Amino acid sequence: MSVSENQELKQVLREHELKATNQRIALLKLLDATREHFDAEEIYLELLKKQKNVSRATVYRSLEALVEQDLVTRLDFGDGRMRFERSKGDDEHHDHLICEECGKVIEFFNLEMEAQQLATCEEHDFTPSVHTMHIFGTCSDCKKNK
Amino acid sequence: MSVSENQELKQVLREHELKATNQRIALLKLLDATREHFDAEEIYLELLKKQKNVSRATVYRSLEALVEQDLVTRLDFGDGRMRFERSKGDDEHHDHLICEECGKVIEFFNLEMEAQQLATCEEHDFTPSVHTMHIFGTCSDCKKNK
DNA sequence: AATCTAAATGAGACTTATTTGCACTTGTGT
DNA sequence: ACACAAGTGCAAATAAGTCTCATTTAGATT
Repeated sequence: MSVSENQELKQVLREHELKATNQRIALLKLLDATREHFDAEEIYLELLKKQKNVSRATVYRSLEALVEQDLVTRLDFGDGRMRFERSKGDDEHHDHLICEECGKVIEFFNLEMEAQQLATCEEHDFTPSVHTMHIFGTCSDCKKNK
Repeated sequence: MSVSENQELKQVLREHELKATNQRIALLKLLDATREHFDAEEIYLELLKKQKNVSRATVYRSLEALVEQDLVTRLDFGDGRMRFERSKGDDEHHDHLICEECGKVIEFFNLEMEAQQLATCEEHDFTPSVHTMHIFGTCSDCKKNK
């Protein structure tokens, strides 16, 4: 099954005119497996751990290429480094609640909010590509522990 | 009038338990004057231009203190550096449309969107402090020039 | 007005995240 | 199997922001 997953990822990469290198396959596999919000360094270390040979430069360059092809999404939680997650389809789009105490990130989706965003764009004759909505604050767990 | 503006800013700083130094006054005055979204380096260079003696360290430290006191707001447009603007009252809160072609930033406010944000927070028992809503895309001017 | 002291500043070294130059390697079309 | 552009690794280079420490200053105190 891991073999066929590899084949699948190779296919995906080729469809996006990217060479299907071991490094890129491993990177995508990692993001697929965990669905977490990794930063570049974490991805680098994880791949090293899995005995994959990669360099930081390759991680950064691969992420750039994958983001460009919209296979990976870049997230900015405002703490000075970028995070990445495997891109979700439109139907899986979500925004983020970010706890300032514990750093936890809660994903949410609100249809009405999305509708208002489109309405706002139309008002300004603005054609949207992507958006980010981050709400910072305190999560319920952290409120309890006080 | 500039004199009384200085006095006013001194007053504001003192009310927030911050020493009213020339550097801080000049910084606030700059942000008040332009209402632009400066980054730290731009602020530093502007102040130098105006013959004010400042160091980068002071710009960063002052901004930190002013943000803490909510006199200045930190903006993150996801391009790897922070911007700052003079804080607006709750009634002046706004979000941003950011043009990926020309970098222009359009401010907007949408009451329904704000309401949905609060609703979402309640759903998750999450207490919000601040939020950022950034919509990236192409502005009307840039669409014309194509 | 002179004095005091904690807070603030300047200069530059340092850190962290990311990018780049370049020689070497590897997918992939032929 | 071959050729070559695309991709990679390494180390050096940037970029943004932070930190240290000696010096200065705002504002309280006499």
